[in-house]
Amino acid sequence: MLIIWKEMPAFAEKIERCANSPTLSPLEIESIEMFINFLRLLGWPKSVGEIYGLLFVSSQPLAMDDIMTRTGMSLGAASQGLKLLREFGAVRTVYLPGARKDHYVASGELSRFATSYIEEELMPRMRTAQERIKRMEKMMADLPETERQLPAERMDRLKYWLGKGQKVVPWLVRFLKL
Amino acid sequence: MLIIWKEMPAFAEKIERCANSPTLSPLEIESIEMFINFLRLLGWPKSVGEIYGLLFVSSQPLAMDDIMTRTGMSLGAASQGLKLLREFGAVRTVYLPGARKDHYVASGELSRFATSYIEEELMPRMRTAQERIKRMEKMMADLPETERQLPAERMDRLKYWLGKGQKVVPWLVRFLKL
DNA sequence: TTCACATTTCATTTTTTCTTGAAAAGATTG
DNA sequence: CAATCTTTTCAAGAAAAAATGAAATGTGAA
Repeated sequence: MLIIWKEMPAFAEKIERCANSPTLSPLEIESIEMFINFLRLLGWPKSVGEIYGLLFVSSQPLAMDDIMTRTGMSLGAASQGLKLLREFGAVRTVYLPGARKDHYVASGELSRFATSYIEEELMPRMRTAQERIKRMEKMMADLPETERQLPAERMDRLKYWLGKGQKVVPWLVRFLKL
Repeated sequence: MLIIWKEMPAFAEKIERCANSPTLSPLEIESIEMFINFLRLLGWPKSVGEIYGLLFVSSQPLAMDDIMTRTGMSLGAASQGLKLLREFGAVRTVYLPGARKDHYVASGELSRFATSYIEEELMPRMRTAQERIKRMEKMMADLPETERQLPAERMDRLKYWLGKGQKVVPWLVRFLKL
């Protein structure tokens, strides 16, 4: 019995794309899975992990086209993923004489993933938090003693902790960049 | 003109819940927003940030009921969020003579968020990655020299970097726990 | 033990995020 | 500069994640 359900078209598409693409080697699959897992930590979509994982174990530079065919992802996903990876310096284009398409290689500098996460996600939030804390302390000043004490203690701990974080982060970044 | 669209019921529900709940003070809103932003970094849902943010600036222990009413979140979200926060040690129940409901306070130990993230998300992935790398190196041994060299170099960098990460992480955790 | 209240669970709904692919924009060649 | 190939963009669709609330389970008082 053939079951047809409303998601069929998309599913069939995917099957088709995979079917007429060369299969991925076990090595490539291992690499892709590894980077999908790692990059998920940074909140990056699966497709980005797929691209980087494939490039990571590739001995040749790959064109967007190759990436699409091998992984079975769509044009848009490949384009956007490569753009993102390029922006983060995790991937770069290489000059290939006579080639019209852009060709990509994985940059070996893995620290970029960590440092860009720290600098672009963690640090800004810490700064925002510090501004919030200032505002909150002003508001808390108006509260009666009984309502103020406990939250104020927690606030002090948070301030202490944030300060510590801001001190350790630059050190951490330097360490990772070594 | 009254516009009715299919999402109306859920929206109306929310409006209603908010309408018959005491409004949040600016202080509470500031706290909630701060923790929503922080906890998003750890991949935690908004509702968890709401709960912790509210408890953080509360001078009294709050019951699940209070949390639902004040934030306008559902029973299920409150229950699940509290369970999660309890498991991570970010929140604890206090004994309140004569009270039947559980009452919660925010633990001041903010480092728990960071350390649990490191220990439960980052570390396991690093370990998995190291196992993968071992398997990948075996597979790569079979490749011809030309196909092996570049990926092997990247692999070495990854190993180096992972090793560094695993060295710095325990140190970092100790520092944060201080 | 029963009853009333409190909490958890989980199938369903809602929201958010990611992916798709057609169309637009940008390049390159002859 | 027309024709063709490549890449980007973005509206729409699919998938994943989170929230909801009713039912099940747990808990304590009488």
